[in-house]
Parts: sequence; C-alpha cells; structure tokens
Amino acid sequence: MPEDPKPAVTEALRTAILAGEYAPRQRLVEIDLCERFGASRFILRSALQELAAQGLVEFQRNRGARVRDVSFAEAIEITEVRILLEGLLAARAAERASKADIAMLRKLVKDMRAAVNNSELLRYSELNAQLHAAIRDIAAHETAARLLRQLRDQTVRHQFSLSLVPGRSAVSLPQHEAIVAAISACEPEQAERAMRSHLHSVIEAFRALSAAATQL
Amino acid sequence: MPEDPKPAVTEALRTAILAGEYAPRQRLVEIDLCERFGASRFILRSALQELAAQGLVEFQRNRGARVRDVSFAEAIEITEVRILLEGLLAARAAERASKADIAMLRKLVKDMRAAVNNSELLRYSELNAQLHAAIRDIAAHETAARLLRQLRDQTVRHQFSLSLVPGRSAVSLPQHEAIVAAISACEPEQAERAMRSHLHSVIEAFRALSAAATQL
DNA sequence: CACAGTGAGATTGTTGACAATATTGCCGGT
DNA sequence: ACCGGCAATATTGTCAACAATCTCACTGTG
Repeated sequence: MPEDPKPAVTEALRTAILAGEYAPRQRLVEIDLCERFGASRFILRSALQELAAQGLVEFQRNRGARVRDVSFAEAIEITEVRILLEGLLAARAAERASKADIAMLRKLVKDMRAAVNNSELLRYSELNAQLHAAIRDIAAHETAARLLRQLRDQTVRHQFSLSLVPGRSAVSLPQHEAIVAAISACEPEQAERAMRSHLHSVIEAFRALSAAATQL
Repeated sequence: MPEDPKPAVTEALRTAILAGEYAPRQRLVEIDLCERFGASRFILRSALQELAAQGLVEFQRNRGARVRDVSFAEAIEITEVRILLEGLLAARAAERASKADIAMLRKLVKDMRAAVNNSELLRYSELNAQLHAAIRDIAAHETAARLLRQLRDQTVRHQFSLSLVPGRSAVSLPQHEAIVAAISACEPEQAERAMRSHLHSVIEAFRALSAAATQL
C-alpha cells in the first residue's frame, strides 16, 4: 500500500511557507527542500508548481522558485475580493444555519470575548480563523470556499502583522458578534452587510499599517 | 536559443480543451498528447498539472488526467461568484474609464447590435467576450481578473450552449448596453447593478437549460 | 451459461542522469 | 584599487528508462 507522497509534501511545504519559515522572495532551492521533506526532486517540483498556481510561490525561468512577495497594495486588492466572497458566504450561512450551527457560532464568539478579556492574542487569532471557517462550512459554497482559501493563504503574513496591532481585537470582536447575531436571526442581508463592514475595517487597518511602514 | 516549451504547450492544450476538442470526462492519454503537441511527457505532465490547478482537468491516482466535468449546479455556483467579481470590475471601470475607453466600449456594443440584427451568433459571442475583457482591463484589478479567468474557463462549455439558445442575444444585448451606459456616465453603483442583473439573467438561463436537460 | 481468477497489454508514477543556464569568485589590465 | 571578462560551481530544465498500477479479454470451473 504505497503512500501518495505528492499531496503530503505539498501540504507540508505550504504549511512551512505560511508559518513564515521561508521569507518572501527567498529562493526555494529544490535540493534543500528534497532533503527536508524526504522527497525526490520530481515530487518537489510538482508541489512547487501547485503552490505557484495558487499564488504562494513564483517561478523565474532558469532561476527556480521563490516565495512570492505580496505587497500591501495587493493585500488590499485581495481583501476587496474577500469582502465580496465572505459576504456571500455570510448571507448563505444566514439562510442555511441549523440550531446546532448557531450554537457553535455563539460558543466561538463567547470564547473570542474571553480571549480578548484575557489578552490572549494568539488564541483570539486562532478562534477568528475557526469562526470564518465555520461560516464557510455552513454556507456550503464550494467555489467561493476554494477561492477564499487561496486568497487567505496569500495574505496570511499581513493578517499576522495585523493581529499584533494593539487594540485590533477590541475593534474586530464586536464586528464578529454582529455577524453571528445576524446569522442567528436568519437575516441574510444584514449578515452580508456586517461581514462587509468587518472586512472594510481590515482594509482600513492595512492602509494604516502601510502608511506607517512607508514612514520608516 | 532554445524555446520555452512549457507555457506554449500549456496554452495550446488549454485552447484545445476550451474549444471542446476533448469532451468532459474524456481521458487525456499522455502519449497521445505528446504526439499531437510535439512535446515530451515531462512537459505534458507539467502542463496538465497547471491546468489541474486551474480546475480545467482533474487527476485520479494511477488513472491519469481527465477533462473536468463542470455540472450545471457548479456552473451556477461559479456564476454567483462571477456576479460579485464582474460587478466590482464594472464599478471600478466606471470610476476609471477614460474618454478613449468609453469610445471603445461604445463601439463594441454598436458592433454587438449589428451582429444581433444580422443574426451572427458567433460574432456576437466573440464581441461579448471582448466587451467583458475590455471592462476587466479598464478596471485594472489584477486579483479579480485572475480569478475571473479561471472561472470563465471552467464554464466556457456552458456559456457556449447558452449562446445557442434562440433569442438569448436579444435578451443580453440591452443589458450590455445598460452596463456601458452606466460606465460612460461614471456611475459606479449603477454599473455594478447593471452587471449584476445581467449575470443574474445568465443564472436564470442556466436554470432553464438545466431543467430542460433533465426532462430528456 | 455465469463468474471469479489470471495474465498480457496499456498507462501512469517515479527515479536518476544529463544538458542548459545562472551565479560566484578569480585574475589580469588599466 | 577598480573594473571587465573568464572559468568553476551551483542550480534548474529536460529526457529516457524503469517500476507500479490499472484495464480488459481470456479461461477454466461450478
């Protein structure tokens, strides 16, 4: 029963890049990756190509693969699209959520509030991801979910620096509460609006970060 | 000075699939494709993997690649997302269009009207694609444009069967005229609304086609 | 006659080696 | 000391052969 190495290696490499173990614009030397992941160059190359198609790495002819560097400007573009997609998911979730789904969402925001009160930034960030994932699952929109995953992976570095901004969670917590309230009340339009204004505030935060960075 | 075969082969294969030369669920035997495109198996495989990442073909372990079959239900999901993305592009185009851009758009709809009057279905379909591409270029939103291309490629077969529906162009022509009018008037919200209702009618047409097909 | 087992042929998955290209460090001229 | 060219090395791009797996017709048995 031989394993299926390619998806496993692809996932491992994706995780490593998302964890920041390889910096943007850093060259990904195939031999080194082979050693690290215990795979042949062919498998590695396949994995790199898949990640390239998803926008996580980029190829330069005869110069191999690098981690793609997503600029602030591009992160804003990506978030503009996320507004639309996550808005759609929120609306559909409001139409489809079962009692059990709603209970789960409420538990998540409750935990988020607790995390904020205890200043557990990392836990808050984790719960935040879980909440968005839960909404995505409830909405059951395969196409939107797939695209969102791509976009989210590309901006994970920026998401991270955002979560470190002091007071950021205090801003986003009530927004998440509003989203869950609208979904629980089965109000699609309101859920969509709440999600949109939430991500709009993310864009504003990006702009502020970008301005601060260029001042240095 | 050796050429760069991989992108060329990828494009050729994509074009062939989009042109319907390979039917959905048809197996893509690597040797045959090698012969047709004059490339080695390695290059072919790379091309197939890239197209797989873009959702045009799918792999089954030890059974190779097939043309991916996009169901009506999935085509509707995809169009739901297209509504959002193309709506965004229409709004941005309305904000950014220059005089020359507007002149080009107007020429396109004028040609479309002529094509409808002369019952040139193929030409109308071609101009339709050009119009959407022009709006995309004016909007200058790289992220949305990239995603849209993927989605469009996946539904090209359904788009085609739609264009054969009698009277379809008579429905969509005034919608296109409304979109261009809103962009020319620099009215982003109105342009977005016009584009959305246009694609809503596409979904309705899909639903009608789907119902007709299941009746057989 | 139906059906499970089997084996040949076809097709894909993987590997290692080779060729093409870029990168780096060295050397000589000015 | 500085700069441009050149050789050595490192890295990627490509290929052809091999191994693993699936497909399918054939065969022998109940």
